[in-house]
Amino acid sequence: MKAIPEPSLRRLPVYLELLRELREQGVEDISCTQIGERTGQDPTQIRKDLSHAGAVGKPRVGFNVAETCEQLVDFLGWRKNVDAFLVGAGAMGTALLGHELFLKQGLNIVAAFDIDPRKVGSEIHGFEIFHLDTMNSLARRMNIGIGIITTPAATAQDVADSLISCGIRGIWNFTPVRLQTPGHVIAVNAALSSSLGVLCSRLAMPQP
Amino acid sequence: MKAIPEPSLRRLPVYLELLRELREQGVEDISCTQIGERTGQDPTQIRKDLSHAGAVGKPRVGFNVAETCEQLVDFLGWRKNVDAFLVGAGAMGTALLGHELFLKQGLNIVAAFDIDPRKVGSEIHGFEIFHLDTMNSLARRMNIGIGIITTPAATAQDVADSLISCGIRGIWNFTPVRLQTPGHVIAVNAALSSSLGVLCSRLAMPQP
DNA sequence: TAGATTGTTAATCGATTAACAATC
DNA sequence: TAGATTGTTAATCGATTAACAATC
Repeated sequence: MKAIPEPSLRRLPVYLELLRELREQGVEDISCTQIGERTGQDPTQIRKDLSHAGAVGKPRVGFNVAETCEQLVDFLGWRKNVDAFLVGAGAMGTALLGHELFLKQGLNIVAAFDIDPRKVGSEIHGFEIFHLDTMNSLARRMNIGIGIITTPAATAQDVADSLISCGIRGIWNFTPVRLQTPGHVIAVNAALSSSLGVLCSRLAMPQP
Repeated sequence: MKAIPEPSLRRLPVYLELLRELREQGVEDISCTQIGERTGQDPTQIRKDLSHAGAVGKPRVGFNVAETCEQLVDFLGWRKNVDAFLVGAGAMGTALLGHELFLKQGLNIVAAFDIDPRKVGSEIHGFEIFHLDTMNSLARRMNIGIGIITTPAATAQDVADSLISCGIRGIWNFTPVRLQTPGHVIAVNAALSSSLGVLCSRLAMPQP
């Protein structure tokens, strides 16, 4: 089986969001054409994306909404929530701690860290903020899969190194830095500045 | 001149971040090979990306750091900050209000809105939260270019419609919904769930 | 000058789109 | 059955990579 192309992978959460909504509305089946109307994607592409993810439809009927949801949740690795540490309790870190939506997206933040003495010991959205120095010993008793970096860019690589020594296997990086990681650790950038760049540069372009 | 490919456009903010850092360190020139070492991109691709953005280098010397920064800032439309309204003062909205980094990225949030009576009238990171109903009349006296949507997914389209009637030209959408907009309004998704999906599904894959 | 690096043209690779047979 | 929709194979399109001449 060929690996799924990354653009394809990035579209799956969009389909899943729609399908979950339809499921709540009690819709049983949906065709790719209809998904396309609601997500702005080409129906053929949707069919290919879903097929990459292992979803199967029925000719003349379409895709079963509930089944396809389950299949996408599995494929995205969102079935069992992965425990995560968050480092950097600034504005962005605070937001993520309060973003209960991640529970639907495979992520379970279990602890947050900072080095600012004004933050350490305080509580944000129900999470106590620990000092970064205590991270390693805390990690020992847990099974932490993902590290989330919401520190200033300058310290991102150091934080990544600490997280890796804690045994995490994936990093979700909110800084614009490209992190150096060993081969077994996967780093993905949230790339907020990239999407903001796309928006601003399009606005700055002479209107077509 | 051919339009810049979107993947290329998304990489520019990454280069800019690095170049700004180098400029602070007093570095005068840098070659694409060196940029590649620091960002993980192929040097040839960097050369092409920079050329798309209108940056020019000198053979045997490389690209002037300061000049290239300025060129990228211009190309990305980050020279003059665009005034923005933010709708939805939940966890994510609160984060963005506190994320002073956007001032370096062309964005100037001028007001924030919500409908929750517990939030309206309060102050978050120095921004007073207004009721959504007052948005239209406030917009009249201002020149708002961008609307940021950090509401629950279910209300995203309604909010988008309101923002459009305020005369904004671009939407930065933090919900997983695909927004319907008229042709002259550009909508870009921050797509947090997409990057989280990429990370989780890679973690779930059998290790290569 | 010699040599490193750019800028650009051509070749490759991969993703998207189109076409169509299979099937419920 | 007839017809809508899937699944898949082939064709197209566009982005990435390689090759190399231009140039400081």
